[in-house]
Amino acid sequence: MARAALTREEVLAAAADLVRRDGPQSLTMRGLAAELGTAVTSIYWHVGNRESLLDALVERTVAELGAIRPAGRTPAARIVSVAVTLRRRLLDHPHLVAMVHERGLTERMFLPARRALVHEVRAAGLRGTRAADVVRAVQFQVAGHVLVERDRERAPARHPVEEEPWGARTAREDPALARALARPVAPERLFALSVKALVAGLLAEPAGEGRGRPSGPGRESGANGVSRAPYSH
Amino acid sequence: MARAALTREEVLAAAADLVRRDGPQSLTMRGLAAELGTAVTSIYWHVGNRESLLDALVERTVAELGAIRPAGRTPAARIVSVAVTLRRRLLDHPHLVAMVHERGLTERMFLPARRALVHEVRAAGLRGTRAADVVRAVQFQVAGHVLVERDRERAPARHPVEEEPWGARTAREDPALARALARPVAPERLFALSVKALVAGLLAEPAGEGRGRPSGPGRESGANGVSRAPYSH
DNA sequence: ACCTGAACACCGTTCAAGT
DNA sequence: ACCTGAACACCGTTCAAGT
Repeated sequence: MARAALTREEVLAAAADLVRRDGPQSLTMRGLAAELGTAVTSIYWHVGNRESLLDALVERTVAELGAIRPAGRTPAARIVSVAVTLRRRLLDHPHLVAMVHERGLTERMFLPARRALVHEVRAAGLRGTRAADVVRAVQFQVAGHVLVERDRERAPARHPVEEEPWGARTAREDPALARALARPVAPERLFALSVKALVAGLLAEPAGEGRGRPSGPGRESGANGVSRAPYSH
Repeated sequence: MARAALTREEVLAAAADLVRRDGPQSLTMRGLAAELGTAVTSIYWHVGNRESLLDALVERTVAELGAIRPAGRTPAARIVSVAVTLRRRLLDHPHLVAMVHERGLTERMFLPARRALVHEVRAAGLRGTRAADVVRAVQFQVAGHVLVERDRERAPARHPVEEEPWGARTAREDPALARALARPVAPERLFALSVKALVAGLLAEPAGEGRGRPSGPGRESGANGVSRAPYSH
């Protein structure tokens, strides 16, 4: 009673289905075999092992994400839009984020946005190392935010951060601040706000950081490079 | 040949040792029992199950981290210093980061820095919602960066991001940029640069984002709020 | 070339039984 | 109150054997 010939594609598709439904941690070789109606060992012949099966899944899902097109008038706005869109796309595939993280493949998350970022950063007038820094800073920002968000929704209010020790004093001095910190985070708003600030800061600063000379206007004022004037105006 | 009475403390200490040595994923109940010279089932009596054992370990490790003291002259510099120090502390306990993430306890990572951040953000002149936004943006930035870094070092150059498709054109137009992107990331430098830019951007912008009026000087210039003048000078 | 069942070496957890 | 061994229901992977 042998079933129709099992293919690698079939295995990957079934695995993707299972992951989409219940997440990667629930994908077992035995369960997958049951789903496919084959012996567990057949799967090994087609995909090697669980590790490389998940690798293949990551690759396939990233490819499906597609490239990201910037929107907006200024380069800064367009960079922000790429970040916002990439975040949305990644959160639409929460299991991809988990898989990518568990398997040390964060780079893969960056892929859909990289080309657009490189283009926009150059459009903003940045070159060389400085341009690369901005590309990477934005990539890390998006990936980091998505990881933290994923992680938080995994544990919906486990410990409601009970009885903050600093709460009493802050509540007295700035009740609005205390109340705001007690409220749950609104991730979308926090991300938009953060990425705008980051991009504004990145485009404003020479970002020299010791090595090489700043490629910007080259002013030396400011305590330690933290508060400088915006770039190009 | 019963050993001396087993205590919960003893179990936690041995578990912490194992985690410190080989990471949380290598902590098995059976292995822990072997280390302690007891039956597996004894451990269950003291800590319930693996889940709550790891919970307790997280709590204990976070407590050991201790509070973070800001350094620097300006509020911005002090906020940056808190971020830099928290990152260092967390990276010194890589397994804590992994555990916290796997178990949806990211909030816990923020704890050592929260008090200092609240204080410094207020010293920078921010109040209410705006102050809370900055505190959280910095926390997310640190946690996100640490998660991404951890993830990357887990897979040391797995796929060297082979043959970037955008590579050819970028290499022609801006070889220095292409070279910079081909180089491995220097995480410490990237983090310092990012957090400085983020803080500069956050302190510069009213960060209104639709709800309520901006509490800053309230200028309305700039394309979409991305490039505004720095705060307070 | 592709599929199979049996077996190995693990897991976390429960439970009835001991003292 | 604390500890125990046996057992249950899982894992991923290997291997010799089939066609």
